[in-house]
Amino acid sequence: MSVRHPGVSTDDCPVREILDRVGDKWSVPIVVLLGERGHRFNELHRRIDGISQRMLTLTLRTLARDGLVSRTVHASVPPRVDYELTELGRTLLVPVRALDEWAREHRDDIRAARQRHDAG
Amino acid sequence: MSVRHPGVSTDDCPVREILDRVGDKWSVPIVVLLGERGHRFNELHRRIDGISQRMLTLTLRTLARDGLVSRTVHASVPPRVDYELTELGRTLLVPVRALDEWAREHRDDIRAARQRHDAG
DNA sequence: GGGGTTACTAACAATAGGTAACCTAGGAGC
DNA sequence: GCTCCTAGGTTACCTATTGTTAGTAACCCC
Repeated sequence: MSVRHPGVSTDDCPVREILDRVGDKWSVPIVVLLGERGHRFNELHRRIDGISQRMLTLTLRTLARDGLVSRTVHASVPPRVDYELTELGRTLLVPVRALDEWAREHRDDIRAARQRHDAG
Repeated sequence: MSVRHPGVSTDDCPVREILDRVGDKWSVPIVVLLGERGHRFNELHRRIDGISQRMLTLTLRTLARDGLVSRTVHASVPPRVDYELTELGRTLLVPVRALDEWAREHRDDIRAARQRHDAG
């Protein structure tokens, strides 16, 4: 814990705080789809390959808690719940898309590096 | 698995692939410090608050496998190992910094939203 | 009463991450 | 000659978190 070399603690590293929220398995796919347009629960469930109902519930709940997603219940029958990005959620879309673009550009580089590594 | 509504599967979502690598607890702090300059093993160990030797080893190993970090062993006594970002690793710094900037700008919004949520 | 919609819970499995002890090799102290 | 120190790990073991499957509830339409 040097003072001259200030280190990276969780407290003074906001990006870690964000990745703790958004770096989980499902937040980014949800945010990306909601960035496209609002979705209903089962609509998300159908479009996100492999997600379980439980994880969709939990992840939407966390995103709503953090003010990134809004949840609107319509008192209709059958019940209907719409999820959308909030203003804050839409701003998050910008760096997420930057990461997405990087990923698309460099996924082959990473795969190649991994193969070189595993072979050599 | 609708065909008309192409969903987000892990296969066609490169950003998920990246977050599976880099969304863990320690990769980003390491990449950020190495973006500053090259570091030796124990230098990283000292500057990253709370990381264990084991996790530092494991994370550096994965980053090296994916071609993001280079590892140079000097055959001296005591041994000396330098870690640096590769060219690929330096390009990753760009979107990571975008996320970092977002995090710094909006951490208060998220904290406020969470408090509102937990209170209400 | 069967089925679609939204959601919750319990029970369980897999993974991530932490702790602590040990290894290597040479040099210093004694 | 023996012990301890250092840098950079490895190994074994344990727990906490994450995620899965499956089952249930409630609601109302047909």
